[in-house]
Amino acid sequence: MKTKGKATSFDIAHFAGVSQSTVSRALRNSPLVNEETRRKVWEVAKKLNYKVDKNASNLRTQQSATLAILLFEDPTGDESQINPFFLNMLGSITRACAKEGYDLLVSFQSISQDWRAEYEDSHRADGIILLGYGDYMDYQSRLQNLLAQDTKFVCWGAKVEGRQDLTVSCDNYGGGQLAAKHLIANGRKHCVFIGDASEHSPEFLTRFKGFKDILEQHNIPLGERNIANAISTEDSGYHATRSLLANNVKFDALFAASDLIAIGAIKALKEAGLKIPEDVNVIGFDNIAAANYITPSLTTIQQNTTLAGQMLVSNLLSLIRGEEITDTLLPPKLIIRETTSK
Amino acid sequence: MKTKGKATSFDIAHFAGVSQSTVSRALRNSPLVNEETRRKVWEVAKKLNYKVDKNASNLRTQQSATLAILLFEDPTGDESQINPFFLNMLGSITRACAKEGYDLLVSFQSISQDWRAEYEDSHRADGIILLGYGDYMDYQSRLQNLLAQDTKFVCWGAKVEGRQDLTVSCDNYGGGQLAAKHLIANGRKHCVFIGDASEHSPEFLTRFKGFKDILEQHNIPLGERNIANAISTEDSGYHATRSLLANNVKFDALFAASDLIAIGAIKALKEAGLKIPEDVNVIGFDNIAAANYITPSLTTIQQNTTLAGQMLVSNLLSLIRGEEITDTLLPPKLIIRETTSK
DNA sequence: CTACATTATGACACCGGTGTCAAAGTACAT
DNA sequence: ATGTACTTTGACACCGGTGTCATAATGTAG
Repeated sequence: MKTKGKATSFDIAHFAGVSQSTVSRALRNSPLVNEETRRKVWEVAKKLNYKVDKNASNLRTQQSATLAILLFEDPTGDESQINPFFLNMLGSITRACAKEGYDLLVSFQSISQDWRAEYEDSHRADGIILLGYGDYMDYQSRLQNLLAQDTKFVCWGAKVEGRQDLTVSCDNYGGGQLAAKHLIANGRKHCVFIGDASEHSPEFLTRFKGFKDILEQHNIPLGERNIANAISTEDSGYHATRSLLANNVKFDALFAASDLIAIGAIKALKEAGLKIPEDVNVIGFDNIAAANYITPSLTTIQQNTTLAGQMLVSNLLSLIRGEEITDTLLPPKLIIRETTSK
Repeated sequence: MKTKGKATSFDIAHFAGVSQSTVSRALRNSPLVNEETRRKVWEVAKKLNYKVDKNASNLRTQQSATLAILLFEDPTGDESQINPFFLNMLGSITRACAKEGYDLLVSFQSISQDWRAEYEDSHRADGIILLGYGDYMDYQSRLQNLLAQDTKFVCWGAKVEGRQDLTVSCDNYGGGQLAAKHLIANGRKHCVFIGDASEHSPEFLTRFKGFKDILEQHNIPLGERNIANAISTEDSGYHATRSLLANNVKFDALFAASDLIAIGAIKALKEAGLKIPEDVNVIGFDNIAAANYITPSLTTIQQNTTLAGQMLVSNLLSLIRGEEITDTLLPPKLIIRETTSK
């Protein structure tokens, strides 16, 4: 009993002595087929190592039990590593998909380049998850295309006014507030923010706003001089912090827009001979693994990536099923560690 | 100019006033079609937001420009996180695929459960990458299935005698040797190994063998009492180390089969009041990000995940093209940090 | 014994592309 | 005008399944 190349349902039909239609039904456990026939078919199928051809099946049924994720390269040109936060997200989305019985198609996109995969994948996947800090300016027109096609998709990240897409994100504003409240409770009076507080990084901007608003309620101003621009890398955080120090900006608390930035900042502060947390409190954002291992361990605002992955997947599936859904805002959580306490 | 649902090549044909065959040719820039016709077709296609249906196209051509990765859950039942080393591998494989113009289909598999995706994906992907510590015992029969189907696949991990599959792996034996040599150079006399040194974890076993062989060449025995079993988690490393200490095993050097184990070990050693590196040298394996951030920072044997990802992908592609290829052994690298030096 | 469900199966169109082949159209040489 | 070559196009089978419909086989009520 052999076939040239991979076995097809016709091969099974031949060896089982039934029609191809019956094979198809039997393998999907249709109630229409006789118990004995079913057993026979399964037996032959197993013997031939048969598996349905998903291409054929998807083509016919017009659905794929697959979700696609478009992962946008973060701004740094660094070839080696993906931002650990997104890597975690990728991991949790993978898990969430598996749990729902869906496969995941990963496409890696350079932000600048043409979205090769965008709706190109629209037939291979039932829906798309967009993940990455984006220069969201640029997204706009492309998202329009997706919407026009009525492709099902959800975005991770800050909600931007006027955009019609469905998002799942951390409550970045609330996270910024948490950070500010904690620092104020610690009696800190002079704060700095490190990160890109512009509309190019909606997440960072929102964190900044929450942070700033609480500080101002407590009469702690956050002026131009107290903000240092940085992208989400350790290096960038290091240099931003050094430039603050070089400019003689006085501060006893530092809020970094991400943990990577915070880690770079800690390095710069240590080098400058400053004691953490005594001289300077430091808070990051994300709660990546390294935050727990660094010395002193980093107080941070946790984004629950496990939950985020689950919500992205479940919202997308709801959308595909045609259910009404709304944006999801996940609660951030303050994780207190050594950079803000003894 | 509109279509109900997604546009097909027939829609284009209709609006462009040519046959569907010509549309298909024009869109793939076949030299057989007239320049003017081609332009016309492309124009209509763009206007209709048309994209080829990959299912149909793959079905016909029997190839997909897609690779699949089967990621096996690591032994721990921990729901939350994927082992950071594998997450890195996933990241680098994603990047490598993108570079080669391939998409990546990620399937998450629980080792115990039926490989749902196994060769089921064989039609959706041109080849498969198997990634995970496996209970390789169990693999055996399944790999046979893959081989029988002449599915193209490569495995990450230790080569096991008698297995016919193609592997890419780190030179675990050499890595174990590096660790031993370094400890000996540091004047250490009493070593312990933490990890599963059985054929259930071929990688760990190989690391152990390299380690042990060098030690024995220098007349440093490594007996039963100096080995503590552990799976690759921080927790497991912590408890294994505590049990060594509880058993009054004397040692001045500790080689952990993975960084996660090493991190757990460091915690246990610190708690016991031991000084690192003075009282005990510690070496891990993998060089995950945390190794650099922990205090004292962890000396480790680096596995080059970037290169590993590239090799897995390029070997698989070679295999698909029918080229002769052999197993690949990647050189490990000793990264010296504070746990073995001042 | 006829009438009418009920169950199990096969024949066949279809999903949306790709590849092959025949044929129409044009060019140029004889 | 005839023959040969080349370019461009359309018709059609095909990839491997799924869904619909017709039909055969069996049961069973009247």
